[in-house]
Amino acid sequence: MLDKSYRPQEVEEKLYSRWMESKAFACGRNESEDAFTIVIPPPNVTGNLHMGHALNNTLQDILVRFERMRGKDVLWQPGTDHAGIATQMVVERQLAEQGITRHDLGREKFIEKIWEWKEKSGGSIIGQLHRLGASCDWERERFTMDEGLSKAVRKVFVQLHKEGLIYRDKRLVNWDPKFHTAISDLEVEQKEVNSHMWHFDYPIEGEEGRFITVATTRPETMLGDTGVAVHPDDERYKDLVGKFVILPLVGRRIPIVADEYADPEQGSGAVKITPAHDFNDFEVGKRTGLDVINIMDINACLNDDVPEAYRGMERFEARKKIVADIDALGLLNKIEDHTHTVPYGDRSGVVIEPLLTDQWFADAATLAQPAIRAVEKGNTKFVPSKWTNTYYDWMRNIQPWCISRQLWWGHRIPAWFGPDGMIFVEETEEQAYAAAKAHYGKDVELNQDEDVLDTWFSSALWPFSTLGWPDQTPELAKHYQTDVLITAFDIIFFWVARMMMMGLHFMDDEPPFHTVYIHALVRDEHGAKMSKSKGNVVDPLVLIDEYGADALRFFLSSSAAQGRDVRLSEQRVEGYRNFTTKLWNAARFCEMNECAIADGFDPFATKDPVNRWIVGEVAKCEAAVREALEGQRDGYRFNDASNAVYAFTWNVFCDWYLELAKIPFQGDDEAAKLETRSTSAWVLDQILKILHPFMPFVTEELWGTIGTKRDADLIVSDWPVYPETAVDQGAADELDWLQGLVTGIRAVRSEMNVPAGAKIPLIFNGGTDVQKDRLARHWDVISRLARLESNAIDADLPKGSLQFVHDGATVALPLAGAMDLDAEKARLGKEIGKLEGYMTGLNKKLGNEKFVASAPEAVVQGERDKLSEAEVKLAKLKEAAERLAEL
RNA sequence: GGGUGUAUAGCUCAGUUGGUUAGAGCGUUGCCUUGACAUGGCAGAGGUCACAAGUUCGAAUCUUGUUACACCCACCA
Repeated sequence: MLDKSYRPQEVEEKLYSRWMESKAFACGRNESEDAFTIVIPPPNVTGNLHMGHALNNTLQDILVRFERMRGKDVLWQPGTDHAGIATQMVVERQLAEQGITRHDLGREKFIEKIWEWKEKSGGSIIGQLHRLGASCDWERERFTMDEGLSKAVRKVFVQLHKEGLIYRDKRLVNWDPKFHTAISDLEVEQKEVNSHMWHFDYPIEGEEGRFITVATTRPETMLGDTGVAVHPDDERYKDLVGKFVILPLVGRRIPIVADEYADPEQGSGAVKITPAHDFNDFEVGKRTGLDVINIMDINACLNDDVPEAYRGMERFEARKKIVADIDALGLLNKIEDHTHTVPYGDRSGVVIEPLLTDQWFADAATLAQPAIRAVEKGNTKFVPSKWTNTYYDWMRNIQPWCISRQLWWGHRIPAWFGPDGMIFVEETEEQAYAAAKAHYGKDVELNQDEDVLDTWFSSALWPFSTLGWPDQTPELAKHYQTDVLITAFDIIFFWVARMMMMGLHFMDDEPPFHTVYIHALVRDEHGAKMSKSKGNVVDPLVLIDEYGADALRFFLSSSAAQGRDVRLSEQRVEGYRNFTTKLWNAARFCEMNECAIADGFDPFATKDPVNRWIVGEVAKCEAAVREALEGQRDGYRFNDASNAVYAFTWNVFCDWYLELAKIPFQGDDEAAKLETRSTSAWVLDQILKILHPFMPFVTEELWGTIGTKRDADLIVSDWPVYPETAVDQGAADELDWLQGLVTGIRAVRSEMNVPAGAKIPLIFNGGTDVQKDRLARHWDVISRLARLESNAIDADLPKGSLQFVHDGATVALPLAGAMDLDAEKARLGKEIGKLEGYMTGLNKKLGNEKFVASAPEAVVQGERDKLSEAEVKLAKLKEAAERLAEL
C-alpha cells in the first residue's frame, strides 16, 4: 500500500543501499557485447559537491541508467583526483593549527599525514554523489595516486621521455611565490588592476646630462635590468644603439640594444629589459645577447644579487623604496595612472613571478597534432559543436607544458640524478640504478628528482589508467574507447585536450571518447556565477534535503538546453517536487482502483479506443525521450527528453487518461473495467521506466510498492520497446476530437460564467455519422468531463443557446433564460472577427501566384485545407449569430 | 587586441533542416473543498520574437550591419 504522501527523505537512502547491495551498478552484470562507458570527471579528493557537480553527474547518470536499461554492459567509472596543491594546502593548514609546518615533519612523514587525512576525511564527495543517486560502479573506484594509476603515470613519463616528448629545460616559468612551485600557463589568471606606469630616466654613459627614459609597471625589476631596447628604425635613438647606460641604484653598465620588440609608439619608445623576470624580455635578451640576472628568491623577495639596501625585501616593499630612491636621485620622470593585467595564481591568489628554473616540460605541440586530427576527422566530436573551435584555437597555439611541480603531494618524477648530474629516467629505482651502473661502469649513489608531476598529468590518463592500463585487462579491451565525456567548458584545456593527447598516443591512435558533451555553468538565480566570495553558493545537498534528489535532478536535466547556462531556481526545483507528488498520487489512484496487469493482457490489442489511444501516446513519449537522449543524430538533448516525459505524465496520463478511466472504474461493465485496469497499470509501469533515468528514486519506490509482482528492481529492468502498431491513428483522432469537444464546452461555459457545478443540456447539430457515433459511445465521459445532463442530435435549437463550432459541427448549450444574451453576442462576434482575420491572411497567401507556384505542393494544399475548414466554421458561426440576433 | 555566445510573454527559458493563429514552467486573473492529488483541477489574460536593412512566394529561423550583455584567449613596457 502506498502512503498518502511521498517523502523522499525516507526512501532515498534505503533504495540506494538496496541498489548497492544488489550490485545493480556493477559493470559486467550484463554480459552484452554492447558496452557503454563513461568515466567520471574525478572530483578533487578535497572537494564538496557543488551545483556544477550535481549537474555534471545528473547528466551522466541519466545516460548510464538509460543505457543500462537498454541492455548494454554499462560502466560508469568513478574515482577521485589527488589534487596536488589543494590537498597539500588542506593538510598544511591542519598542521599549522598545531604550529607545525610540513618541513618540521619532513617529506615522508608529511605524505603519510596526507594519506591519513585522505583515509579519514578525504573523498566525502563520494557520499554526496550517492545522495544524488549516481549509479557508478563503486567497486571500481580509483584514485589518481593508486598503485595502478601511479604505475601508468611512470610508464607514460618514461616512454615520452625516451621518445623525446618530455624533456628537462631551464626556462622562465610561472612561479607561485606562495606555494613555491612552478605552475602551468593554464593555472595563471590574468586580472585587470589599476596601477601606475613609472617613467625613469637612465643616464647615458659618457654623455653628461643625457638620459634615456624607460617606462615600467614593475619598478622593482629594474634591479635586474641588463639592457635597454629601442626600435632599430627609431630615429630618436639611432645614435644611442651600442652605447651604454649606467643603471641607477645599481651602477651596472648595461647596453642599449636595437630590437623590434621596442614599440616607438609606446611611452618614450625605449624599454628596459629584465630577462630574468619577464617573458618578453627573456626573448629580447636571448636575441640581443644580454645577461640574465635573477634578482628574486622563491618567496619573490630580493636576493643577494641586488645592492645591499634591497636585499631580502619583499617585492612590493622594494617597489616603494626603489621609486622613492629614484625620485631622490632626481631620475623619476613621471608617474601615470595605468590599468593593466597582472598574473595571479589561480589557487594561491598571489601575483605570479616569472622565474628562471629547471623544470620538466612535455612537448605539447607534437602531442597535439594527432589530437587535432582526431577532431578534424570527426573521430571525436564536441556537443555543442561550437566548442570545436575553442579546442582547435588552443591546440594549434599550444605552448610547452610545464609538468613539474615543487610540491610533495603527487606522483614523484621518475628521474634520478647521478653524481655528475646525469639523469636516468626509469620506471623504478632499481632500473635507474641498473641504468646508472651500465653508464658509469660501477655502482653510484643516485638522487631522485624532488619534484612531483602536475595533477593533470595523471588525470590525462584517466580513461585508460582506470581500466587497468598498462595491463591488458578485459575491461580495457571492452570499455576503451569510452563513449561520451561529460564535462564543463572550463576544463576543456586542462583535461579534455590532454586526455586526447595521451589517449591517442598510448592507445594506438584511438581517441579516449567519441563524444565530448560540454554542459553549461550553473549560475545563481540572478545569473551571476556562484562563488564563495560572493556568498551566493547554493548547496545541492540542502536542496536534496528539502525537495528530494529527484526534484533537483529533474530541474537540472530539464534546464540543460545545449549552449545555455542554467539559472538555479528553487521555485522550479519545488515545481518538480510537485511533479513527484503528482506521480505518487496517480499511482495511488491506480492502486485504489485495483489496477493490475491481468494475465495474458496484451497492451497492443485493447478494445476501448481510450486504451488504444493512451498506449499509442506512451509509444510516442518513449520515442521522444529516446531520440532526445540517443547520441546517434543530435542527441544529448536532456531538456527535450525531460520535458517529453513530464508533459506525457502530467498533461496526458493524469489530466486526461485517468479522468477518462473513471468511467469504466465506476461502471459495471466488468470486461471494460478489467481492460482499463490492466492498461492503467501497464501505462504506469511504462512511465516509471521512461522516467527512471531522470527520477530514479520515486520511480523505484513506486515500482516496488504498487501491487504488481516484480522479478527485479526497476533499475535493472528493460527499457521498453513497442511494436509499430502501438500507435492507432484512428483512436488518436477520436480522442483528439473528444478532447476538443470537452475543452470547447468548458471554455464556453467558463467564459460565459455558467456555474461550474451546473449540469446543462447539449445539442449537437450538423455532425458527421462518425462524430455522432463518437458522441454516443463516449457520452458517459463527455457528460462527466463537461458537466452535461442530456444530449440531442440534430435537434431544433432553442432561442437562447451558447454556441460554438467544433470540427465542422455546431455545438449548442441551451441555457434558456439563464444566459446573458449580450455577452454571448459579443463573444460570438469576437470569435467571428478573429476567424475572418485569419481567413484574410490565408486568402492573401493563396491569392499570391508566386506562393502557389513556388511553395511545395503539400504546403499549398495545407493552406487550402485550412481555408476550407475555416469557411465551414465561419458559415456555422454566422448562422449561430443570426439565430441570436432574432431574439 | 582576437574570438565565441546570447537577446522570444512580468520572470526563467524551449522553438530540430525557413511554411503554427509563436510554445512551456513559474507568476498572474476568474471559477472550483468534483471520491488520486489545493504540492491540486478547469478556463483565461499576456509576445510588432533587441533594432535596421537584405535574400525569399514566405523569416523568430538565413545574410549583413547596429546596440546591449556574458564569456574565453592574448607578452604590449
